[in-house]
Amino acid sequence: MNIGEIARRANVSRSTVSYALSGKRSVSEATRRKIQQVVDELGYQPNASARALAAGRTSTIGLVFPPAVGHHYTAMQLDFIGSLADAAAVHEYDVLLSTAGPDSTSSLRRLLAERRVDGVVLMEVRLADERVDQLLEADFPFVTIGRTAAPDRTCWVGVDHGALVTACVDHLADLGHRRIALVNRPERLLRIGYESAHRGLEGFERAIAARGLTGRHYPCDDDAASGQARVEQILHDDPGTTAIVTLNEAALGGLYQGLARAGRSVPGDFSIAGVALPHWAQMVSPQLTAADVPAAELGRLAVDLLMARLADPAGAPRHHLLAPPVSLRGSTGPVPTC
Amino acid sequence: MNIGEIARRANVSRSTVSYALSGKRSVSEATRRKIQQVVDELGYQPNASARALAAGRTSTIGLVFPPAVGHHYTAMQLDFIGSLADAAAVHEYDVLLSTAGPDSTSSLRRLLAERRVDGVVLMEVRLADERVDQLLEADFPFVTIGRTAAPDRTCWVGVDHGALVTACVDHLADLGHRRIALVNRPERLLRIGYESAHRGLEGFERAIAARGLTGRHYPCDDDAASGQARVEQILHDDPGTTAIVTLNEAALGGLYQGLARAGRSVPGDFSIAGVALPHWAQMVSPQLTAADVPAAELGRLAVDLLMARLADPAGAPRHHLLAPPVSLRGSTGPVPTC
DNA sequence: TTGAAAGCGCTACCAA
DNA sequence: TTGGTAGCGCTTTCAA
Repeated sequence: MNIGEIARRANVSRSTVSYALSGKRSVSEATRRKIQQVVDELGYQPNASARALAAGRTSTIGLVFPPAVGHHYTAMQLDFIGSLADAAAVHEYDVLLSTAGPDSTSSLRRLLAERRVDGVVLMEVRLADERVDQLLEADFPFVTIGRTAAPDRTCWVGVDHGALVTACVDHLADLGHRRIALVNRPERLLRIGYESAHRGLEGFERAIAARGLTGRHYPCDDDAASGQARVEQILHDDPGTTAIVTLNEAALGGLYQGLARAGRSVPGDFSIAGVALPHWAQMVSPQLTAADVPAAELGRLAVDLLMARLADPAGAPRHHLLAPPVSLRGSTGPVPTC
Repeated sequence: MNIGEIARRANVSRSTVSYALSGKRSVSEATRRKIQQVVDELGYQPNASARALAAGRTSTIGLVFPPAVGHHYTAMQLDFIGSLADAAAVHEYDVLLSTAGPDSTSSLRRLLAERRVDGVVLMEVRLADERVDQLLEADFPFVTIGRTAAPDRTCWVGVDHGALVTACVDHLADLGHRRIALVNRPERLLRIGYESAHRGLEGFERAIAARGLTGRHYPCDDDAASGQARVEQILHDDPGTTAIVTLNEAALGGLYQGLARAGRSVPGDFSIAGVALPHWAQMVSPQLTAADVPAAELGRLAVDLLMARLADPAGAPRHHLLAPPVSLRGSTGPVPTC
């Protein structure tokens, strides 16, 4: 069934059917109703490929996220993906997944060259990101999740990891903690300029300096065993450490397990705070005091920005920087007095 | 740039370019090389919409997953989605997201009618699922994750939740536990015939009967607070309960917290086992003894089955039922002797 | 081994 | 207010 079939049954031309459905030209109420009736009867929906070819737009946005090489996806990413799909649906857009990592630019290149999507949302951005350069050069509409080193030139939505880590450190300092360790994302991600890891570290150093504290920085692989090993190392390097701030949700269980093994109870002897999905923060016992990452809101905002960009490709780049508050749960307490 | 441009620059016809690229007709080595050179030079990729329209296939598979119930997804779902995208890419297919739940069949109907995808992967299936009926009726190729009540009629890949729960109960029974509670997914999901919750419950009842144990069943909402409340209720209903088996990964943290609050230590006084992603099982302390859900393998197998279906739509439906072993971690131990 | 041309199903322009 | 029709960029049949 196609538009010709509808036109025949409604005794009108194909163009009239097209206009009746799109509303781009006024159609008399009588014919519009007649057409609608036939359409409903047959359950007709315009073929998406034909429509895309003729109209020059696909009504699809590409979601580019890195393949899970070695490391797993994070809970935050899934909530984000779900909310993105929902938000896109509101605008009658679909979402096409692409697992192009920052390394495999060829996959992104294909996505653009084949014109499968009208615009792109780029996850897991780096401070210097080839994919961003590629999109800018191709003059292709896109929004990044996170900021590159030159944030003014592009559209993005992001969480202010620097501010969040600062807030965590301040919270701990207020509780009397003086020697604090930051458990970051893996060394490898820092080396390649992973945005959240870098900005989190900056915020840590800023807060440590501002409050006159002693801070140590520990990259950590994304798994429980590494978290446990890092705790051992932290307590070995400075047994006087009384608190950890973490950006690494995958290692979180390991941190708790390492502390338990070292005989430190949380929050009596030792405090932990971090940045995590609320859902994730509630998995550990005691629940983690954390800045709650608003994954769903990020998805919605990303779609909003991309839609604005598609409507006005020449407009000034817009951004949203979110800094959710720290939710106090059970993992932080006053520094032990002994 | 389009195929005509390539043809002009290579001094051949458009059809020759098409055949040279697809390999569906032999092309002399000389012209093939000439064409390839021009293609490489310009970075030409055929327009996906035009190709889909002409060829009658989109090279895209639809991934239908429900909108976030209670605003979040499970970790298992994300790993699955990622692996699906990767597996599809191997076959040169892209993945289009659709958040059509079992309730909103109209969204699925649109996906099919618009012919945006060649086939569909359906997540979160119910024993009786309208979407399955709809796909069968439309004679549209699809694979479900999980089995309906009539599993022989369709293609599916699934985890044998019944066998996994049975294995957990057997493990606990071997450790001497006699009074065991099952913490299931939410009541609401059971009521609508959610497959994994039902099959898990069946396996539980089977194992309890076979081993002559006392078993109680507790549906539980997908959050920590509900998990904590369920533990209270379990210990209130039967203080002699010494072990829990759970299918509810979101409530897992709450189960631990409830036990701690009740003064039961794991695994000394009380054991927990369950079905979870390895990654997730390692978040709690002690780490959860659990049947490891092979999310990535499920994704790969789903794509394999769908590809087979697309190649031979009339072939007999194939299935894969996975029953991963229970990984012993720290959350189960012998029943307390006092 | 190659080319010409007829679609695929739509949109949107030009006429009426 | 409507109809006719020329594309959109590709695939594939038919002819050479």
